[in-house]
Amino acid sequence: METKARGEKARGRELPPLPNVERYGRVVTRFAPNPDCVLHIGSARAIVLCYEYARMYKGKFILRFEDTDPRLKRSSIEFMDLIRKDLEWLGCPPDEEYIQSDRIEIYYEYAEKLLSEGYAYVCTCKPDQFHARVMAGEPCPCRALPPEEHLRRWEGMLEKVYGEGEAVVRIKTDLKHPNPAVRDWPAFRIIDTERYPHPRVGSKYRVWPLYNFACGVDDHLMGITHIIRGKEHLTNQERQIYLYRYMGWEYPEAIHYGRLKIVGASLSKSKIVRGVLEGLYAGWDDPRLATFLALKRRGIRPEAIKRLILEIGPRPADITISWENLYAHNRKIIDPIANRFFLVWDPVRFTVEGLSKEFTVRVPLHPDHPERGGRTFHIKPINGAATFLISGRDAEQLTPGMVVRLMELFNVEVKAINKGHVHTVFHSEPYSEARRLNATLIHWLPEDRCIPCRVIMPNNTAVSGFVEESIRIAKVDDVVQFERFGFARIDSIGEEIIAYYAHK
RNA sequence: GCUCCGGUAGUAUAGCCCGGCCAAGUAUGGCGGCCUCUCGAGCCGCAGACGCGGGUUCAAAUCCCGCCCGGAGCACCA
Repeated sequence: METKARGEKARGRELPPLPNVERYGRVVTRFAPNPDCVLHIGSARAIVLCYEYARMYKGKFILRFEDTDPRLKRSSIEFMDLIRKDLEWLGCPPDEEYIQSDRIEIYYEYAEKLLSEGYAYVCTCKPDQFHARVMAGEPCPCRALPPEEHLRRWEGMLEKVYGEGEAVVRIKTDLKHPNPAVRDWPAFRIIDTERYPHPRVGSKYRVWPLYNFACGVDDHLMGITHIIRGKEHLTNQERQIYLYRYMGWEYPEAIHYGRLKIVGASLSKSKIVRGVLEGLYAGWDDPRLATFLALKRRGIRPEAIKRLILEIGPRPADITISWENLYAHNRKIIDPIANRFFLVWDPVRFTVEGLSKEFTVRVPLHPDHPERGGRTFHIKPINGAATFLISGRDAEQLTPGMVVRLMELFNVEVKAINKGHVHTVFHSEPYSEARRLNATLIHWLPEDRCIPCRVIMPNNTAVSGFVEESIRIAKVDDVVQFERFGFARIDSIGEEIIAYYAHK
């Protein structure tokens, strides 16, 4: 019992079993994004669940780009590349990849089959007229026409007899279906690709499949056994089931998880894209965003996201996760590896007098791993005095007469605070004395041995200050802990150190 | 409005299908203490939840009905 609890804690929660796995030879899952934005934490649920389930059953995980809308939800090659990198970073690389714009002719084949068998028809009604009829549960005039006529109209769609919006292929369903949304849904429409060329195939095709058709056909053709997607697709399943019935296919198992939100972040792809394009955000990795690129830049490890998603699981309830949920997982991962450094922000000068010798102290890079080595500070007083920098927040707490300890160094008594310059006098050296006096512990930097540093916070504001010279042993991408400040990822090292704040 | 899906502590999750061992477990966050030369980590403890109302039953978080609340879909988007 106890060991089980411990094991779960270390490895994370186990996913509930997938339904009816024994009915399929091999579990196949897929992640099917429209490449019209980079990926964000909201996509993580689909990705991690699909990937982990595939792995759990030694199955296959497919990446399928659904780029079938050259006009409204334009995809781009840039996003396809970014998405591949996102998946790689997340640790969920696909076993196979497909792009729907390569498969248009496959969809045409099935369209023609359905048309000739009377399961689909080409509708030339005006959208509002069709809508009125369908709401009333009545067929439109096109529906009862013979298959030959529909095949001819289909040719017309392909051959530019019809213009954009003048004809659409519909799949016959049940005109009395309680949910009007599933009645005779559209499967293909015409897009003027001369005006709106597709980023990959240009104006090669003018008849494009809609989501339910392309997705439905592909899920079957690719042998998807378990569809894991958001429950906004619940009615799409109802629609696609008609297609499967006509084709004699068996609909895969489908799991619909609830909507995921994270407090304070917009997961709307269109808002993210617009914000970046308009310059509201610095880029796809702007720290205010919840994109994988932003999380990566802030030092959030992909494993933390994975654990969070595994913990959340596939249940259908809508949830709003708190950033703390993510941070807690991340902290467990980075705390043992992050080296410690002193960062002094909003610096205030701090002079100590009455020093009768030089001091050399070695502070461990990690308090729990002394074997990792330390950082060395030399304090060489001039005329018995030395000047340090401490954080403004700490300086504010000081009052004359107080004894404070400069961590790992010595204890001083505050004498005066003039114009933001703290004057103190040496009190004693041993740590035990600080404890006895219950002195506050503050961190510090020798004034003449420090490097300018800027920490970009999650709200994109910057905290400025100085960091100790030994930060130079850190490399870009390292996650460090600025003591009494928080964890941050080193973003660049130059005249100034730039870091991105992760969390406390 | 119509159709569908949900509702367990601040957040997340277990339990619900197969009623009792659930006066509801876990994680995180909060609070307190211990430890520690970080406001980190670790350890110990405390507080904190079954949306509401009926019903069935010896027994309901679990089954039934009604209500309330939240979300999604209702595109020639995905």
